Amino acid sequence: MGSVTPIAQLRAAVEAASESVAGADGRARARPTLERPKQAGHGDYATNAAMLLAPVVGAPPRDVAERVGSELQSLLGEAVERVEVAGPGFLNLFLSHAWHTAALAHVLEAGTAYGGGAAAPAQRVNVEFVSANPTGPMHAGHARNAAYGDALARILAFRGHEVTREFYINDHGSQVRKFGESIQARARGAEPPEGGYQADYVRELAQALDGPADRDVMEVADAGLALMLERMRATLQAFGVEIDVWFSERSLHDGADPKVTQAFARLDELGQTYRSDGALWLRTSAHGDDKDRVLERSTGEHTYFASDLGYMLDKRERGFDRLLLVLGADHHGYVNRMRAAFESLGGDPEDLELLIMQFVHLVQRGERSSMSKRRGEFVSLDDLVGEIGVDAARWFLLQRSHDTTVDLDIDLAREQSSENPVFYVQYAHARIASIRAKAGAGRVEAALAEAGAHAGDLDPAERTLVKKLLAFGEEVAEAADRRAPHRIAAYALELAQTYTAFYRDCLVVGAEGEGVESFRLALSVASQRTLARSLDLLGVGAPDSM
RNA sequence: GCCCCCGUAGCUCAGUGGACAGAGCGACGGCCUUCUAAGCCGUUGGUCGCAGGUUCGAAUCCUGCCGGGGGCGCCA
Repeated sequence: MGSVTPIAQLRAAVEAASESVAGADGRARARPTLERPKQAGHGDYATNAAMLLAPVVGAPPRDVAERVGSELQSLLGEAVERVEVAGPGFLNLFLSHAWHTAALAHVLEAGTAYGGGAAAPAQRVNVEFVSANPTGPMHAGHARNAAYGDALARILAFRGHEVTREFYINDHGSQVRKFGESIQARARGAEPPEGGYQADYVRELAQALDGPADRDVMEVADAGLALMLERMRATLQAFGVEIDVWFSERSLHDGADPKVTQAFARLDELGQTYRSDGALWLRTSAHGDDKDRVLERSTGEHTYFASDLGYMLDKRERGFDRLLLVLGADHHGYVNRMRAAFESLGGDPEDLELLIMQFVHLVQRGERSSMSKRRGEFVSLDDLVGEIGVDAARWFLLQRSHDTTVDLDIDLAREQSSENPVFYVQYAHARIASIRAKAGAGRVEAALAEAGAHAGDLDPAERTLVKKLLAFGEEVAEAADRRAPHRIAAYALELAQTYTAFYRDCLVVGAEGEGVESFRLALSVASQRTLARSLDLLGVGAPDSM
């Protein structure tokens, strides 16, 4: 069971009541909301259906509300205690004891799958993220990109989509040679060449590699890239990120019939390219870009953009329904040309989503430091994790919307107290584990079987907690559909607060009254599972003890 | 000049048409014979940048302006 959620049932009832008052046509024209009112006196749920139907029916909103309300009352039967008309025509639903206990039973029956698996239609989604340049270490900006891309992938997968996590390796082009030259120069005790890589890690690479002073430059470059990539893989893994496909840019240029060449041929067929000044241009301006872009220089060399075309062609041929690209803030100038590139290859603009991450500022002792490489102040992803741990790093990077800049307070993130939100949420989870241990596994199992037997009046904290648990499915849907993992973080914090209020007001183990202890144990188990799932979707741990 | 993001409480930010705008931090004041005090409660605090418009209803949608950040190579 569990296919129809208690919320979905309420929605269906609102739809049916609307139809019976305004007809099928009227119902179709209104899309009523069903929301949890902020104010307690406004019931468990409220709908604006009557206000939307009023102009269709041609009657005052409150009159329509009376009619819809009485329909709702008879449709919902014993699930509802009363329906009130309020304000300009809101309908406030006050739900019964039976509805609340049945709702908890629904949550429990769904088990650990609760809240997921409902995407319609399910899509094959490619999420490309991080794609850090392998010629340098990853910094805190990449950490945000990694945390976001990974959490998004987790959420989309939980929602029921088929997800591939992909990392694009920039292992082609003149920068690779420069990288090799820089390592070699350091190995020989010299300065890197003009435009080369100056930073300390290059010196360290020169020592770690086998005899770079005397080998071929490209061999040195490749060995350097391989080592850097291996380190990135390890860093990401430690950060909780597993990449499914490591895609080499160079591979797009290799072989008898390189993908880039195939892309050129395809674009030519579609009439998207032309020759001018000896170069091959793509008509990106025909698809919203400021100007056309070069694919092949007059020298015969391919531009970086040529690789992008080959890469997109490859992704399209792999059959994804959606391509998501998680890009750093410094790449937003590429959005238009990437879109244009995708459309040039015949893609539907809706199937490519470019998600731009805004910057991260680290704040320590009230001082803000930037991630700017230019100023040489950037903190590596490894440093950040070493400083505050994976859980805090991921939480703090994920709790804000991706399109707003983040101030990451290092001191707060390290705080092992309730002032630190990630700690607070984990603590609530651990607290439930402690309660379960006190009750004993056998007692908990029995409680789950008789969760609906609560015979007394429900405490307001119990009612509130049931409704907070019910909201999880919609939160997951919103987080997935709007590419917004931060909603899960906000939800997790609210659920932890709601559980904590329940814990304060309602004794669990040893509670008096028929079925009360069982109900509260079951409610605790459902809360624990949902907290654990929320944290997992963010890639944050859910410890049983702290 | 053109383009993108942002402007909501002292600070960092939620809130993509509904009822008195929310959270965390900060500040101030309380709470340990009680399932984790690594905790809990309360108080404080806002012309939702500004001006128009659409709507029964706007932080939310539209237009203009102001302020902050970023991007605009036949580099990768």
